Amino acid sequence: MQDDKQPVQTNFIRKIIESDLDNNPNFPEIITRFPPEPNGYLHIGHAKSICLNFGLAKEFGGLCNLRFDDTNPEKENTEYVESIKQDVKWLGYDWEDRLYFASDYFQKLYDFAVELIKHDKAYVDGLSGEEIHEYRGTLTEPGKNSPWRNREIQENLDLFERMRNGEFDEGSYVLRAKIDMRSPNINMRDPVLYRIRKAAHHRTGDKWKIYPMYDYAHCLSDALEYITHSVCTLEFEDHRALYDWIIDNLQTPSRPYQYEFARLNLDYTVLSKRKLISLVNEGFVNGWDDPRMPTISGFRRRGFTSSSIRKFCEVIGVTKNDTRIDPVVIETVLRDELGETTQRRMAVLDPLKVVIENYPDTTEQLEAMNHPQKPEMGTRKIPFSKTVYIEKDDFMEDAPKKFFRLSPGREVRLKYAYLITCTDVIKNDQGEIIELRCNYDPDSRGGNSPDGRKVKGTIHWVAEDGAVEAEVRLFDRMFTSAMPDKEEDWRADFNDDSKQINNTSLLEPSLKTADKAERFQFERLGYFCADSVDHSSESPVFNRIVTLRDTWAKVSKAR
RNA sequence: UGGGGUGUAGCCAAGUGGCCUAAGGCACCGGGUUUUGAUCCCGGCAUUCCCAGGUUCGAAUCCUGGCACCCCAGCCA
Repeated sequence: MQDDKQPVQTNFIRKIIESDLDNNPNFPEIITRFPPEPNGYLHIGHAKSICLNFGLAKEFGGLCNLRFDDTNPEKENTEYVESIKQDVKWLGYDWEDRLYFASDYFQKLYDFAVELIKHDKAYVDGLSGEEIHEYRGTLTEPGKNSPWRNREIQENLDLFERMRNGEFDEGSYVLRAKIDMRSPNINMRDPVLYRIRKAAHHRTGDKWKIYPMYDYAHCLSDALEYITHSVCTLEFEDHRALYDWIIDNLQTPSRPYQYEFARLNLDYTVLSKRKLISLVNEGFVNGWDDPRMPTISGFRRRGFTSSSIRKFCEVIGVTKNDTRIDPVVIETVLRDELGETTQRRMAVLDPLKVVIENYPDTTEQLEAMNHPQKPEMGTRKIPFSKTVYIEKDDFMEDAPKKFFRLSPGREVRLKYAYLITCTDVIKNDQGEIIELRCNYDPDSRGGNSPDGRKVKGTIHWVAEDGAVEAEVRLFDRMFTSAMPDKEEDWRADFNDDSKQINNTSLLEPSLKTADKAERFQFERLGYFCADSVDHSSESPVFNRIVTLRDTWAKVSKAR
């Protein structure tokens, strides 16, 4: 990574690490981990965690592992594993040879459980799921002990082994920690450690009939990997007591500690895996990488850079506050970067024919800068001819004085070409404007005003000669309300106009050779990216990543 | 009503008893430059830190008491 050298804002986790290091000269190498469950695609919320964990490790000269928390075979599969690896890599992070799976630890975890049983810290319960729920008590009432809580150690050992051997049906037995059924923290009321599942696991197949629960597997996996700082989201705060209990009651190779930060909430979208899955399965979007999706693969397909996502994660900060971020924040970060790095091109999305009556029947080549502030990015030739196309929006028959684009009798600059004045408006039988007639000033080649006269408007255009027809996909926010997930029927707020396919676009000839995933700024329109899947030079397909900031649109809407 | 958290501008967020009559970013509002109504530049934007008391020469920072919001009762993670 060559970017990310902006001054970093500190956060409380960074400070905890600094103080750990300051207070203990023998503090081990900092090791963090990113621990997704492979049960879906990664989204922008995961990016925050990835940047935090890998970023912290890098900053303190330590390591960050990629660990799949694959303890629930029914929800997980290798497609998800592969997509997650691809996404983390794309974000610019490297776990080197430290790719781990909780399922790699199943035997060790089993041995630890036997230890707990031997120390009378765990027991096999025969209560049904429903009974366990009843015995647990409520938020305000204590639970009560299971009748099996005082089973003999030897019997527990025997039963647990037989659970593993597949002798019992799912749901008939569980292994529970023996802690305190009256604890005000519900997680400490004899939590289930192991359950019987006869499903095939994506990595261990049908070898195991019992699977560890998250709370049990996670802390021990951390300890086995010598994780120093186990960073997770706020909803696990209540689980920390259990995390510590398990580690403290076993002889583990290391002593990790858990810290929690607030997860990301983005307005106008949803970030829960369940909802994202249903958007895909119910056909609201065209898959996990639909450019409207807040998934990493969606952002990538849309044309976002990984550095903009990293920068975004830095900018929003890490705290314990419940926050919602407006999507304009990530768009601003992206624009800042693309404005610097991207070459300019001309394209007309909604063309209006313009015939320049006093221009000869020839085609000439004009020179255009690839970046207005960076001459070192070079120039290119664009053809100009008697017939050109401009944006329909750039013409108004009865224009207010603040409208300084084209209108009858007014003069504008065709960028890099000539000054033109509209002389006539041609309409069809329905009264729609279908063509404009203009005159040009032959002395204004390149767009310069020969006598220094003020020309307020400069518009983009594409000449008929050499124009490339393209499909351009325009995207908008996926939901019409900022917090769709607050409503019970969140699907009702899905933005049906979130995707528009435009087949009328005309591009300047140089865009014919654009590569898949190549990004440009289309002058005055925004940043666009050749679609990484559907684009080809025979049938170009561009996605609009984000518009330019548009003060005029804001002003005209306000009136 | 039990437990765990959080409250600094429209949105994020520094700040941990005196260089704070509270950084920075986004948004917003002016003004300038401009062959993108873009970019860039300049200026504005919390006498106040959830509220109320208290301690102190001095409080966003300490104490007490409220209030609001978030999370937890899966054999999910």
